[in-house]
Amino acid sequence: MNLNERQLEAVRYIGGPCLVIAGAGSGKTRVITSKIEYLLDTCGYPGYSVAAVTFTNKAAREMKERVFRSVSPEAAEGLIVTTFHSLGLRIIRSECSRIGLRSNFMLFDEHDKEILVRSVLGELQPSAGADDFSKEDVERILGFISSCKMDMVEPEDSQSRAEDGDGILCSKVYSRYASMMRSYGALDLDDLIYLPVIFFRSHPDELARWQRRLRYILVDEYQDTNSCQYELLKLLAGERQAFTVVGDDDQSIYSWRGARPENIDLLIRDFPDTRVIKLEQNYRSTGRILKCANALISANSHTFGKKLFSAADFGPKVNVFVTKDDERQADLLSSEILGSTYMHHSRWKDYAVLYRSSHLSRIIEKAFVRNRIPYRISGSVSFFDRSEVKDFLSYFRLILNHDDDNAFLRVVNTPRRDIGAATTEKLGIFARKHGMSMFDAAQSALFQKEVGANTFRALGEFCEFISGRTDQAEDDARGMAESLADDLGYGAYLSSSSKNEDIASIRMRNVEQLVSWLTEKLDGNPREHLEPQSFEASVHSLCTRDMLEHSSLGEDDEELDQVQLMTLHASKGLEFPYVYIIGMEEGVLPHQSAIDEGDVTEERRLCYVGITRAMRELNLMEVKTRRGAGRSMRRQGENDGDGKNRRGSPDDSKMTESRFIGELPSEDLDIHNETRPKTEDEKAAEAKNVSMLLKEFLQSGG
DNA sequence: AACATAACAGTTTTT
DNA sequence: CTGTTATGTT
Repeated sequence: MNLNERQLEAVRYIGGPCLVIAGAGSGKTRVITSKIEYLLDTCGYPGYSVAAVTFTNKAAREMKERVFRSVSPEAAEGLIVTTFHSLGLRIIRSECSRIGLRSNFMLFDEHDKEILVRSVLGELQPSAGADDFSKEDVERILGFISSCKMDMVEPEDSQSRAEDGDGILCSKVYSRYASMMRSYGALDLDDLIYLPVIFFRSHPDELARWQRRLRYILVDEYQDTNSCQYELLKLLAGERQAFTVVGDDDQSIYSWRGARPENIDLLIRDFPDTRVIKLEQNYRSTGRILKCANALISANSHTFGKKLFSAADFGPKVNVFVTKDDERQADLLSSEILGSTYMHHSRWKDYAVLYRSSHLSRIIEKAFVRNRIPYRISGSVSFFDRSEVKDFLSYFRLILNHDDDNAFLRVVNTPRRDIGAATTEKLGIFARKHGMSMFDAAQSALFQKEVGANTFRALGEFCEFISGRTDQAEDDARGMAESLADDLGYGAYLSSSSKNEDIASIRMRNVEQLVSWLTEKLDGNPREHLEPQSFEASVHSLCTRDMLEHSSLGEDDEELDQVQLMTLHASKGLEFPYVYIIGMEEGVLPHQSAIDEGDVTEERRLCYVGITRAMRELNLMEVKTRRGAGRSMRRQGENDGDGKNRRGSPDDSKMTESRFIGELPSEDLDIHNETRPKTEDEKAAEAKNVSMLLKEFLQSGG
């Protein structure tokens, strides 16, 4: 199966912990899939005794596909190939009674969490109004809570992290947040890892059961593990220490999410017997691209020095395109890709446009539409993040469980029922005081005097509506789900709230898709061996597993011939013949926040990831001016002499070239600067290109 | 007290 | 483009 010596060693070594330092393009996914195959076919491990863990759903899906292509379904029976979070969910699902969690627990998304934190804040500081806390405040607190969980810090111990008054508040909110979550029977994403660790630490017998089941564990993208995930790995691996982790410290780009690249060093300290195997032969890129990548990354410090080499051609120079602004950049990008497809007879999907932040794709998109270039943006809004989907999930949740205050808050006034913020505020206070749910509070006679008659009537009608659906769901969940949109007048609500009727119908389709998803669970699907499930179980799996695993929709049309637009983060693990990295400017590629923090090493790795995606050709693009970028570093009077620039001159900031371009060997760069008059040589080269294009075009019989 | 309308600003990366 | 904020209206 064509593995090189190092790769083979990594596959065959199962005697103890194994750390594979795998440079970009060195075939690490192949090592993992081959190793699974080896364990199953050659070593006779039963499928259910092996788990391969990745970080993204995409990677998990890809790996599953590859493994099932080469291993028989019987041998792979029970094999686990999922994300860390899904594995955690699986553990929690099977242990929930022992964890002390209701079996119908729900996953809270960002929005749910925000609502909860706001309510906790209101409780902790009754004097302050709900609006005293901005979105940033809430996000900062949520960030604190999240990083605590990722570092295995329990609420009681989180005060030590709090240096100032703000931290003390965070810690207090964390405590209350945790107990509220518990009483709701709700989990956040961090809990999916955190809870199993806590559970296993205090239940050695249950841990032993899992250890007996999982005889071998493989972890991809190990450099992205956070402390909590590493802890889970250590616990599951136990005495046997039978695991392989594959990672690349130079591709650690998720430290903002708690990832600890130091876990690579920690592993060697914790498991001194670890066999370390380095994969340095790159099978992806040209020699020149690797030379640039190596040059760039050498500016960072390393514990495991490694130098990628390639047997491929040295390849063409790296192009650097300098344009006046991003609109011009988008046009140039379009024409470059158009020209290149003619020149190389390549397909759209051979091209990738990568960028630091997602909003940079907008201008490119517009240009691609103008120029009829088919494209696909990955990492756009996920299905479960759409407001109409969340509305319906909340309806289902509330119909299932009247005590679900978050669901209540989300839908009590959607569609409009004349129940606003003031009323829900009062409801919250009243419910807390009497220790009841908001749903019950809304119907309580005592609450009647708190609000006006109209409002109370609206609340009553709402609760009655929900109760009616609950009754209906008892014997006809399918019918209830299918008529819910009509009964709510949701279509009319969508038409009035979306500007465009087309958008309204797209949203309605999303709702219909969600409903049909639910009904398929209710009815079961013999073709896919799905047993019919209760309403409760169906909603539960929609709000946990499906939410987690169907994160980004539209990734199924992967095989369409389209130019790929994505963030640098999303590009990790992928490869493309032709890569364009746009926005190569200070403040954009080393992102401003990183510059402010005084540490751009992760940004450099991000750039490294982008560069190493390229197989044949790499193009970098930078602009001279950008609107509203960076902090108001506006300098008047520095506009070019030709009078007024049409596009708001005073607010355009001058951009400087990304330092990362300067870190590349200049002899490997081919600079195309539109903002400078062209030299005769450049003109000649361009003319040559045009004539080549023409020739190609004529030859292709056009 | 809730809503409609307009005006506005600002967008790091994601399970 | 979308979610948030300020204003006037019912």
